[in-house]
Amino acid sequence: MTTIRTRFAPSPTGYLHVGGARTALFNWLHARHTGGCFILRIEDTDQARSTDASVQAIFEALEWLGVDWDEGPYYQSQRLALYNEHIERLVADGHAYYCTCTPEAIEAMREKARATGAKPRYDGTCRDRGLKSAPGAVVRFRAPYLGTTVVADRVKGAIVFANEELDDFVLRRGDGMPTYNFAAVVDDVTMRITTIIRGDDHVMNTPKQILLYQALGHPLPEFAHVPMVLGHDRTRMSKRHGATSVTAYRDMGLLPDAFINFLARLGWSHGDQEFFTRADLIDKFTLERVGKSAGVFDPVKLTALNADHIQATRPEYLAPHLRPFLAARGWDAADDNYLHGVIATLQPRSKTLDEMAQQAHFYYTEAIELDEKAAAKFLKADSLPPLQALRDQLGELANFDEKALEGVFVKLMEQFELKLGKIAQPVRVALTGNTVSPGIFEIMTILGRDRVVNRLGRAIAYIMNKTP
RNA sequence: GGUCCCAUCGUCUAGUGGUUAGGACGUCGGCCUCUCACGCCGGUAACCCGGGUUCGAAUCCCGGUGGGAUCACCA
Repeated sequence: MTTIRTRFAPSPTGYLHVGGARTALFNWLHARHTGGCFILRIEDTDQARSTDASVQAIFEALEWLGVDWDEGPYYQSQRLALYNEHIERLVADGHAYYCTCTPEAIEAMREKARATGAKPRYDGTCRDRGLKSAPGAVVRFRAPYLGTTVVADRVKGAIVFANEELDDFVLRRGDGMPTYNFAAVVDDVTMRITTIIRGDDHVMNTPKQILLYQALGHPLPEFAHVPMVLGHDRTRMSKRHGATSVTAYRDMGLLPDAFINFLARLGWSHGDQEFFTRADLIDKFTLERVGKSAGVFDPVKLTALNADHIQATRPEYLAPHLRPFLAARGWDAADDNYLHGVIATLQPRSKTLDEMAQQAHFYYTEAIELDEKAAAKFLKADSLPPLQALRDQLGELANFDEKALEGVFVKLMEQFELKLGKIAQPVRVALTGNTVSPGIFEIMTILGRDRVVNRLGRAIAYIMNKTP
């Protein structure tokens, strides 16, 4: 049994977008699931559009996703000699030929064809001229006029193409660079790729590539064309649909595992299961379960899934992911124990890490900013006695833990004949500056006695100051 | 326009001839409760249309319609 070899072959002409990430993920999952090999290849034959910054951006995004490769990265720009060898073979075998038609001439014949309602294709002017290599000459493939080429797709089934739809496409440009279809085939052949998993938008290229495999005398790999990722209006995702770059989601506070889970579930399913850990995905992913129809990228569902992952992840694993968001706000989260406590209280109420950091403000800011409405409603004269009593009793507490705190509050409730809510809200405002927060006993134990007493004192002063 | 692909709640999907068409997100109620969440309970909402095949079609076939992809010396 031959081992599975898959590859992700992005062109470095921008950041890694959501669709590309999913293609990478499916290739990676298929390799990991089968114990195969995942290869990264950079398709940088377009001199004008490829940039090193894009290459770095792709690495960065893949690293964040945790999609690691076993071989590569290979760069097509460094494999020119290899392509040229294959070109020469093809020309020698009669499968390809030199062509000196100018781009203008090609455009003219296309124009003419369109005018008469015919297919805009190369008319074969140089096909049988037996031209030799010349500066600026391109190399074209001698495509068959007759017959059909069928793609046996792992997800779409058999797709039949009439060869007359194809024309003598260019294999090597005038500047000596190979074109995509040619370079991809040579690479997939030499890298011994067994399974080509890629976006739906490549199906039309597949018959051309199959013809090349045949001309080169190589057996075909398996093809699996996965459906596209659409924007909310069901068209191909683009900037106007919101964030499309993978790193944008990292910066929004998504967990890589949640993002991967979401991407996988978009177009792939395993019964009714929605939540998958990374190991789950590797264990359960199969090409057979990939759907045929395109799916809309729904950021709301992504966020909901992220919330699930945040809840399911232990604080110590969340901490490193959260730290950058805390740091961005200028907060020092060096104390691990403290941070883990903070995270535990925020986990059930944060959909993203950014949200979590935002909600952590009172844990890391001593100068609490009182919300005007909250203060007006709860820091009033009538809440002064319980607050004072609470502050005094906290000082005498032997163990500053949730259980003891609860006891203090129960006593306070009896003493002042108040429901817990009547006492808790003023305390909450005193401690956090707002009316919304995790439970007050949790908050108090994490904050610790000193900070709590301090903030209580400030709230008391605030009330006394306001009401003469 | 040619070629190719696709079609189940608003969205992601389960479903492979017989189901009250299931789950999730969203949304709407309710419960829980120290606030907000979480959680729990319940409601809402779908088989694109038309023909066949069959005792019986969301499921199979054909035709429409709709959407998408692609038609380069880009990848």
